[in-house]
Amino acid sequence: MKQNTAQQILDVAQSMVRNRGYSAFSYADIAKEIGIRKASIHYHFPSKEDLVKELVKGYRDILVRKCQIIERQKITPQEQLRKFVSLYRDGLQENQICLCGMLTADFVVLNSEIQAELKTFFSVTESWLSELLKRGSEAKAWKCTQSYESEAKSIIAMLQGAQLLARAADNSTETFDNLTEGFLKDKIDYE
Amino acid sequence: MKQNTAQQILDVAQSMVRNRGYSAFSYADIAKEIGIRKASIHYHFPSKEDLVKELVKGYRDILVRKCQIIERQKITPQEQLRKFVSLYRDGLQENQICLCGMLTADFVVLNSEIQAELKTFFSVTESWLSELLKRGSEAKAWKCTQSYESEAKSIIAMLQGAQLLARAADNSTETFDNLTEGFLKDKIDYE
DNA sequence: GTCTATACGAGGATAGAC
DNA sequence: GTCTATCCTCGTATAGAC
Repeated sequence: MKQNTAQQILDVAQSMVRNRGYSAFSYADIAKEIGIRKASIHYHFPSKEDLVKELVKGYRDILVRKCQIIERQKITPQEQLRKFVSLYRDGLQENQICLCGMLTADFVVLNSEIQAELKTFFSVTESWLSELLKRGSEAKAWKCTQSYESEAKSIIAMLQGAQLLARAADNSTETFDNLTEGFLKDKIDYE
Repeated sequence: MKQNTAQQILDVAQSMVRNRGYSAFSYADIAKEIGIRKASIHYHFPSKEDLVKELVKGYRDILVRKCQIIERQKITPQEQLRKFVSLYRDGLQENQICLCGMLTADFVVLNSEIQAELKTFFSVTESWLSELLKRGSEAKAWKCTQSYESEAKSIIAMLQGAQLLARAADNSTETFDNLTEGFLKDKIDYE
């Protein structure tokens, strides 16, 4: 049950960033939550930017892994797209949006290393989604009117925006579902 | 040329919030920018939350006015939609996204009064866009597959998401245009 | 209305003991 | 690895003079 401190810190920090953003969480907050002292966090992550950089890296790795799992499942492209969309659903009920979506809002506040990590995150996501769109298109699951890359970018933009709008609604998950359902119906020949 | 201090404060603050978010700007920043002291800002806006609340209200009023102007122009629904979309383009090159999009990322950090103002902002925007979609639909300018309200929400989500992704790109305006062009082509029978 | 002065806590970070 | 102690700066906010 007991995991190492560094990972605990990362977990709590991720949750806080996704919840409040970069500037509104502190080492003191994390320390209190875990039950250690601020100085201990500095031992594992010397600066706040070190911590957040690791956060983004880890988040990206996990997303890649989740995408691989979807990719390997023997299901239709439609179902794969649906599963991809539902990745953006997790955490929403706890007011957590995509870590990288949130940090992109804070983009100008972050150092260039973190900015680069964020760009990589979106680039990786877009590539994966492009491939899925291509597979689905070749399998006649749907038709893409623009390039796969453009369509992928649009879908990601829609997902990020849906997460954002969902926050401002009382029923975040429901709002998110409504928004994405509509677009899935348009995009894929769903059902 | 010289405008009153309260308005100057609002202008600078708006720019800063749209740039950095709620938690990453301070009265000291504004004071330095305008060339007054922090205490003077507190005279006009006792607390930071008072200031931001006024910010949202003013932003909403201006948006409503801009929409009215679009509405009254004797142009096709397609052109009106296009003009609406281009409202979200302004400020992008200075790394400024929609004030309310940014504050929605900071949603959980804000008090309930500001949260309510944000909800009103989106509600007002959605209503206006719904009406436009309805007019366009009746004029056979386009077809809506879902309810006007749902379509309106989707478009706004897309716009907010496009603004967000544009930030993380080196060429923000171009990225925004690509994203929105694609969707305009899908949505309306554009050219 | 704007200023100086100031209170007070929070935030990020480091030194050094254990 | 984690702690205590501490530094120093910044952020929000107020009191009171001009």
